[in-house]
Amino acid sequence: MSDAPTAKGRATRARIVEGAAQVLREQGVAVTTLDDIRSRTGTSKSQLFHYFPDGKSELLLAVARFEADRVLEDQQPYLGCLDSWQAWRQWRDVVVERYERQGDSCPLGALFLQVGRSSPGARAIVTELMRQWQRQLAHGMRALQANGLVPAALDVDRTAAALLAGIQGGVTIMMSTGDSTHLRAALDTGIEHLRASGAESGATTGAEGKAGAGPT
Amino acid sequence: MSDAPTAKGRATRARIVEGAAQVLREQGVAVTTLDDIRSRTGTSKSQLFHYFPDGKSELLLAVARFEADRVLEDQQPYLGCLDSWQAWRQWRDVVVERYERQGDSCPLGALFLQVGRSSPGARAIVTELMRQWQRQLAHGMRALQANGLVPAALDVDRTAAALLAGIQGGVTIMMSTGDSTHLRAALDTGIEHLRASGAESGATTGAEGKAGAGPT
DNA sequence: CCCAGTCTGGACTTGCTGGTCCATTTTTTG
DNA sequence: CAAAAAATGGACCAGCAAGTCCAGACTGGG
Repeated sequence: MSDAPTAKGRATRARIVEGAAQVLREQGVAVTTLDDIRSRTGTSKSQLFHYFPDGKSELLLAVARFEADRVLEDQQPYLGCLDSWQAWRQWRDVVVERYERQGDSCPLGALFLQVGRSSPGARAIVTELMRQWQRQLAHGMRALQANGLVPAALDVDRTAAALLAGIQGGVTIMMSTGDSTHLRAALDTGIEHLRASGAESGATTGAEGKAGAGPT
Repeated sequence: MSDAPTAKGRATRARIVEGAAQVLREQGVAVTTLDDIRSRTGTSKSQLFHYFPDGKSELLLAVARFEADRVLEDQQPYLGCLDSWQAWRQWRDVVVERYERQGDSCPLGALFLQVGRSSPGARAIVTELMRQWQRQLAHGMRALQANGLVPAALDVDRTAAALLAGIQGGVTIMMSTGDSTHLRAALDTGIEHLRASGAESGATTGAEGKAGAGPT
């Protein structure tokens, strides 16, 4: 991947990717040209093709990877330790805040649409991101189970999948409408479903409601 | 909008839109040219610009409208009368089936990405679609409330928003991964949440579980 | 200091695609 | 039937953006 022989080379390559990511966020993939990226990053055509021999598609793929990495990073450290209701709430806030700030640009989505299903690379990036994301959500739910805040009977994987879908859809809708209502609704309802599942099965403590609102 | 003076004209226009929709589904927006559409629909360049004076963007917008209309139509008649658990289940099946058949192409999403936030028209189409969709879901939930299957205390609008987000996200993820697990999870969890909400508030019958699986 | 490999600059080519234009045919209408 | 309006065919144009190429400038090791 980043087999740049020289430190300078590696730096330039990184500069290109970061700059390209910026431009793509601002203008959208469809209308961004190599010249836009070139001028933004202060590089020449030959450099672009030096570091990305396969041209634009390869560059876009690199940017996609870059963006995909950011997604989970931006949710840390909260996403990493969802073991209390408070932690879930904090994570929720971070997600909402992150995407509201991002506004109506969906770097990864757009990138994926552009590079398209044709490229196995793009698909792999997104698939991997989703898997990791869902895994961390599921992990958090299991932590709740371990703490007795959620009944062990809960189908963690399915619930995590649903929550992830809700987030994705919320972001999608926000991109279209500029309104984050759906994202919030998805997150809140998802977490609420977790809480309610305790009442539903009725097997566990029955005190999750209070315990959740309170301490770690 | 469709102010074509002649019947023949209207037919041609419709043929163009439908053909374009097909091509766009097959190849994706990014790589589809006017010539592709031209050859598919058996029309000439002048016709394209005769019926869509503003060129490609106007044509894409028309296709977006066309696709948006299909979305809700394809869910009928189920989406229209979600007044029993059985109806909800049938609707769920139709949605899953529809999107699984559609596979990894998301006409509207792609179209929207292409025409982009720049165009107020595109945004309006998507926004309107979402509103209608959510409205029908909310309407269905209220019907459940009226039948005493769901407590009146339920925040219908927020729950509908969350469910819609889940669907959108499920479709998005399916597009990327080719797997409909998330879509199913979102739908099932969403409906389950509706059911569980009865137990949660504990105010109503308490028999929804059985009643749901059963009649009507 | 020199040489090999790396990095950089930027002019140039090339293919394609959206869009224009006008001539011709078909349809409508009075 | 004739004239006007609509519909159609397809050649043509212009611009743009991806990709090529080669010359020249660094850099680091011997």
